[in-house]
Amino acid sequence: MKTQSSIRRMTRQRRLLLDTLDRKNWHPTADEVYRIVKMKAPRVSLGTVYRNLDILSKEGVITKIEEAGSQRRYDGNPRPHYHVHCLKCGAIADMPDEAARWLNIPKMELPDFKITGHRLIFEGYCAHCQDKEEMDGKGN
Amino acid sequence: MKTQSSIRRMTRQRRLLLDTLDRKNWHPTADEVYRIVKMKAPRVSLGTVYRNLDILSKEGVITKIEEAGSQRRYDGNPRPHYHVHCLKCGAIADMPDEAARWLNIPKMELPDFKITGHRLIFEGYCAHCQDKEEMDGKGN
DNA sequence: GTAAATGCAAAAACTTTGCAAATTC
DNA sequence: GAATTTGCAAAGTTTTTGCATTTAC
Repeated sequence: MKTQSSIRRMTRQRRLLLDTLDRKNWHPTADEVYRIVKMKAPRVSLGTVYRNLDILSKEGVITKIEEAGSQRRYDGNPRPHYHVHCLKCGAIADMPDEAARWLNIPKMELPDFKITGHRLIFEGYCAHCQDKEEMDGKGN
Repeated sequence: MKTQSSIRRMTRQRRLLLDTLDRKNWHPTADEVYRIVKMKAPRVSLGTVYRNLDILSKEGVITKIEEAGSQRRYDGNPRPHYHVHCLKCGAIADMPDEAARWLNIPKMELPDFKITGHRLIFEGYCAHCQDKEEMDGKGN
């Protein structure tokens, strides 16, 4: 069902980009990926990074995360899983499978909408931002 | 717990903006709100619309929807509810309470993350885009 | 009268794209 | 060798911001 046609050539840049994303619980923005790939391929361009992130997520090799606020993030893990999202700094983390496996979201039916899946995002504050809260007195 | 300090004055623009959002199952982008407010207040600026959407959502009077892909949407209904999201056109619709009320997402605990809530988005295709699919042969 | 809010315009932030040159298979 | 991919730079989109002026209370 999934077109596997776009990945034709494993360029150095593509390889580095995939390596970058191949890390647990890591959900970088395009710019973060760019900066890391750049260390080994200094002349890489942001455009190339965006193009590859787009191609790879269309292929289903990686996942594009749209729920993180204004800036898009990417996830090297294409298999369905849930995320937690820090409301203060925007960070995304994986919800451990063990914690969420038993969640059983039922199949929903709607008259005018064909539902094909769902996303569940837990919100709150990461360790780092919790600490800051204590000093700030609840900044917004 | 919620600072109620920013809404100091009910300006004409603010009133019109709130009226615009006061409609069921309507999740406009800032630009859509702008165009509508503009009909009655032709000199309103997009900046004002953005500023008000921001203030009002911080007040908890409306909701900022971050899950709709690249463009942010807003919801006049501040009470927690679930959304459905069209993968083709980006539209957002409300999941009817009756359909989702019995969903019982348990309280989650994580070691390094303080979870305060969750968002659940059902994905699929709206009536309009389902029709288009049939003609297109599964566009992307 | 005064603080808050607006309009305008410029800038910031993020993402996409055209095209000639380079690279992969 | 041919088609894909890249780098570069320019442009597109969405959102934010500074500041003088206007407005609500």
